[in-house]
Amino acid sequence: MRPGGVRRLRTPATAVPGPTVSTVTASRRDPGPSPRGEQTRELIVATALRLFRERGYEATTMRAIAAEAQVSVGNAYYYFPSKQHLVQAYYGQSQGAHAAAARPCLETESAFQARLHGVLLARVDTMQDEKGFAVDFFRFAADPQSPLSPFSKESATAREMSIGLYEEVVHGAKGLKVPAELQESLPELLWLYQMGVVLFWIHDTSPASAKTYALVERTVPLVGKLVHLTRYRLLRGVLSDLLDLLRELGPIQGSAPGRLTDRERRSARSE
Amino acid sequence: MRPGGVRRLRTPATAVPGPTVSTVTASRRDPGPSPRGEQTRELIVATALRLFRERGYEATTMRAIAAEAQVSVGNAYYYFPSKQHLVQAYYGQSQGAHAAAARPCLETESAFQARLHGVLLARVDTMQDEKGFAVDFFRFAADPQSPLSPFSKESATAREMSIGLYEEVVHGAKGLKVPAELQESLPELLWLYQMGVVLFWIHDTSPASAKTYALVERTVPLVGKLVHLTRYRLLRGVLSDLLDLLRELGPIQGSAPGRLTDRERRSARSE
DNA sequence: CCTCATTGTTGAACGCGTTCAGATTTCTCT
DNA sequence: AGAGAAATCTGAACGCGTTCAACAATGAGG
Repeated sequence: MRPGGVRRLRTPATAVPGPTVSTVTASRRDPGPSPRGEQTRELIVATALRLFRERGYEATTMRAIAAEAQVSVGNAYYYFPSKQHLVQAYYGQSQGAHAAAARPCLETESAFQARLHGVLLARVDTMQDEKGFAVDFFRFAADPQSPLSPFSKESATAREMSIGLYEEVVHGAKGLKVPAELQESLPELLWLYQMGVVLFWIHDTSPASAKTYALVERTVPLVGKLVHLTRYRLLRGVLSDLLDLLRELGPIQGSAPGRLTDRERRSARSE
Repeated sequence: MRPGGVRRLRTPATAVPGPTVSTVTASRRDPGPSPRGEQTRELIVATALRLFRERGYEATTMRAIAAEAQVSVGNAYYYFPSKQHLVQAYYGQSQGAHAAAARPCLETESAFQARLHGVLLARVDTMQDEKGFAVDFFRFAADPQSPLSPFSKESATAREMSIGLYEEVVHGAKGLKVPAELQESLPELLWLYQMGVVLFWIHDTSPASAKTYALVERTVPLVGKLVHLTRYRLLRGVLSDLLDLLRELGPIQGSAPGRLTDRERRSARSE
């Protein structure tokens, strides 16, 4: 019966001054989050990610996260509608790590296949670095009902960044000649190919994910060949069929809601 | 403080007599389940499936299942290690429904593409009949950590029955000529193709799963063409690469355990 | 008829993710 | 400064899946 009670010092005397100058109402009424809330939000997400890494996803309870961050459980739920939403931050980190790991290859290699190989390998490597805990996360990604699905609205920016890498793969490839109609869709197709590899990876229980690496080594040349073959008549028919299909299907999700779960109905209001 | 207490009548006077004659210790010491336990087991699973259909998976609580079956919660857990395991019964049913729905096509059609189309369509149709509740189940199938994964040991028989359908598709197809090396693997490849369609379906939120049907209509001819093209030189290289890969990768799961979840560790003992 | 091991069954209890009514702090405007 | 609104924060409580120690029914062997 003493809600509130003693609080931790939010900004102790040693805190970084930064833009503390005046209540920065600067630009026209900023609809963005106040710096105070943002601070708590980041504290919570940082704590959560640390504990996830230390103990694994399931073994990390919301109570533990709250306690470690010196915050109440309810407060965590004020910023994140569910435990899964805390994982989205990991998504961003992982995406960034992939982009960084792919950078060297994109700046040195010029052949299409080598570029594809480097970028895809970077993806697997960065996931593999934290395997056993990253699986828990990409597992959610395979769940269509999860907000973490790569096709969901929430994942839009991460998805576009990821596809962007494959745009670089294609556009930076010297001597790559593909039919005009394919040119545009190729990055997205390659991204789908990556999704397939990731899907394989989360199912792959071989030591050190050896089979996933084998899959990459074997399929990259295969994809390379196929892309090369698209310049011949024989495959053109199949190719146009495939591209037509892609155009027709468009985004898989987003058309009709289907049956919503209780959770989705609840989350829907936070839009 | 009255465990046991009043029980329901297990076999009322009107019960089917059947082989009630003597305690049927018939054949040499039968290690199988006693008929008594089997009766309860089936009561529970039937009740569960009924409630799942009526209310959906998440809305059906273990307490409700137990209450409806006039059994204690603990008793349900005596027969099924988890709520998810109750779903495996649905798997069997669904698999049977698919096989039955595919039968007419397999007995009338003779062209490869028509047979493939019929069987695949039968799969989507039977799922679609209970969409919105079937998604919940096939969702688990996409989860590698779930015992319901189609690659898991528990799902082995269902998987083999499913692949069997595609063996029928191939072997019963008149005039189908494929390279010898492909002949053997084709059914499994087609099954993987079906898995892809199912994966698409659980993500598909378009009305009446229209996009999944479009996917089937568009990709079946495409697969047909590709299979046909394997007789030409141009694709032979790609084909052998693909088949080599399949052989090399073998079963995705089963090699090394990876990091087990608490639940898996618990379930492991029940083997 | 009486053990007694096996099988079946019970319901309270545990820990979890999540919710909620209300308290406190911060911001805004006068 | 002060009042009111908005943002932030609290922890008890809820319902869930699951576990567990204990108890009852069953049936084989004496």
